Amino acid sequence: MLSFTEENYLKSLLQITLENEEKNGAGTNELAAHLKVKPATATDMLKKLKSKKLVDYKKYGKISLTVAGRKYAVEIIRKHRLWETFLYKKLSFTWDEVHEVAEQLEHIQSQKLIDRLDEFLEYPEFDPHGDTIPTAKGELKISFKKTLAEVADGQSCKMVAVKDNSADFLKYVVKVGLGINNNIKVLSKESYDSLLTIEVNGVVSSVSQKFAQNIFVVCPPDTMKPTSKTKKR
Amino acid sequence: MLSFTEENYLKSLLQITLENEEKNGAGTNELAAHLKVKPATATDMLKKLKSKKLVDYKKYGKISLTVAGRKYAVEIIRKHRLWETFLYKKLSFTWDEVHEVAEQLEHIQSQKLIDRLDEFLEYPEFDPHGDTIPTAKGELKISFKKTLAEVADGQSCKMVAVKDNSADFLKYVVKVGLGINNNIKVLSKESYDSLLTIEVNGVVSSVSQKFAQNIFVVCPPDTMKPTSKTKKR
DNA sequence: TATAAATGTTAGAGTAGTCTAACAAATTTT
DNA sequence: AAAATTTGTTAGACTACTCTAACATTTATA
Ligand SMILES: [Mn+2]
Ligand SMILES: [Mn+2]
Ligand SMILES: [Mn+2]
Ligand SMILES: [Mn+2]
Repeated sequence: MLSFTEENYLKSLLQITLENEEKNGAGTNELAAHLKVKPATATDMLKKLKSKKLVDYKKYGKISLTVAGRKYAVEIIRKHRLWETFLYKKLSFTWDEVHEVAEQLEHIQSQKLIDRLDEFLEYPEFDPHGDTIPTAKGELKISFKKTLAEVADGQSCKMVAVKDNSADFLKYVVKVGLGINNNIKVLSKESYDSLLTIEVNGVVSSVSQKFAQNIFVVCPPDTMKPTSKTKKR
Repeated sequence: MLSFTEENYLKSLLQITLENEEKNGAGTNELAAHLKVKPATATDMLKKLKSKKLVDYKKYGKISLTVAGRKYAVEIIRKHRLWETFLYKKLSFTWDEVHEVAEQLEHIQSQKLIDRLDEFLEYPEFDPHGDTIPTAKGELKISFKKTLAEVADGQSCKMVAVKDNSADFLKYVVKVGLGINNNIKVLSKESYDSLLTIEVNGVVSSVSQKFAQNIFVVCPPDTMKPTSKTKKR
C-alpha cells in the first residue's frame, strides 16, 4: 500500500513519459517541476521508489517506471478518469471542475469501489477531456498525437481531447465555442506567428498557436496516409 | 483546511459525546482508544486543536468540542453517511462493506461534491445502518436511544439502526435474519444472563445481551409514555 | 485520610515528506 | 579541450504525527 505522495510520484512519471514517448526516461528536475517540489525532494523519493522496485533509477541517470510501477500508475490514471467521468456525468460537474476533485478521489483505496464505479458508468471509454480510460486489465490506449496546431491550412478535423487540463484553459476553450467532438475547419494560418483562423459550427474565430497545441484532433482517415507520426510503444 | 488526522480527532470527539450524552466531555485515554493512538499522542493533538479553537481543553480537564469544532465534525459525519448511502444505493455495496470505504471518502474536500451527492441521492435521511444524516445546514437529529436489550419481555418493536458498525457484527445481524425496519417480538428474556428469544418474520432465534445492546429499536408510540430517557439537546 | 489505582502530561526520539545551501556530475558553449 | 551552464545529489534542518518511558495529577479504595 503506497502513500498518497508515492502514488503521485508514480503518476507524474507516467504522465511525463506519455507526453513524450520518444524520450527514454524523465529527469529529476522535470519530475520535481511536475510535482511542484524541489529536485532534492524528488531525489529522496526516487531512492525510496527504487527500493520498492517501482522505478528504474541510478544516480545521474534517466528515470523510468518498472513494469510494476507502470501498472500501479495506470491504475491511478484509471481511477482519476473514472472519477472525472462520474462527476461529469452523474453529478453535473463541468469539465473544468472535475480534475481538482479527481486528484483527491484517485487515491481512495478500494478495488471494489472502482470496479463498481466503472460498471455504474457503463464502462466509459473516454473521460470528459477526451482522454482514454484504462481498462480494468490495465490496458491504456495510446492517446491522440495530432494537435490543432499541426492541421494544414484549409483542412478539416474533429476535436477529440485537450492536452492542458487546467480550469483556466478549459473555460477558455468553451468561451471560444469549442468542445469535444466539434468539427473544426482551419481557414487560414499566419506564417509569421501561426495564428489560426478556424470555423466551428459556422462561427469563425482566431486562436493562438499555444492554444492550438493544446487541442487534440483527428483528421478524416482518407485525408491522411497511415502516418509515421504514430510512434512505437 | 484541516488534515485527515485532525478531522479524525474531531470526528471521534463528536462520536464519543453522541454515544453518551449525559457525560460532560471526553477523557484523553478514551479519545486515544477511540482513535487507536496512545494517550500521549492525543494530548499533543488536543493542544493543537485547542490552539485552532476547535476543542475546549485544559490540562487534566474534560475535553469537548467548541461550536466551530462540532460544526466541522458534523460535516464529516454528514459526508461519511452520504458516501455510505451512495455506496449502498448506487454501487450495490452491502451494509457491512460501506463503512471502511467511507472512512476514506469522508475526507474529500469539495463542498460542491457533497452537495451534488446529496442531491443525486435525493436527500436521504438515513444511512444504511439507520443513522440519521446531518442536513446541509449542519442539523444532526438525536439518534435513537433504546436498544433491543431494554425491550420488555413480550413487547414488540422495530429495528431502526445498529450501534456497532463493524463488518463482523453486521454480517452476524444478517445471519440472524435481522435488518433495518424489521419488526421484532421479544418472546422471553432469561433473568440469569439476559439471553433474549426473539421472533422476526415468523422465525424464532436467540441473541445474547451484548448483541441486543447493539440493536437500536423503537417501540410503538402507544406502548410508551413520553420517555424521560430522551435527554436534553 | 492515606494509599493505591487510574488517568493524563512531558521529554525525548523516530519516520515521512519537505526545504535550503553547498557540492558534484554531465552537458553545452566557446 | 577548457569554461560555463545545466542538471542532479548530499547534508542538515524543519513540520506533522506517532511512539515509549518517566512523571504528575486525580480518583477510588481501604
Ligand atoms: Mn484530470
Ligand atoms: Mn481528464
Ligand atoms: Mn460508518
Ligand atoms: Mn453508517
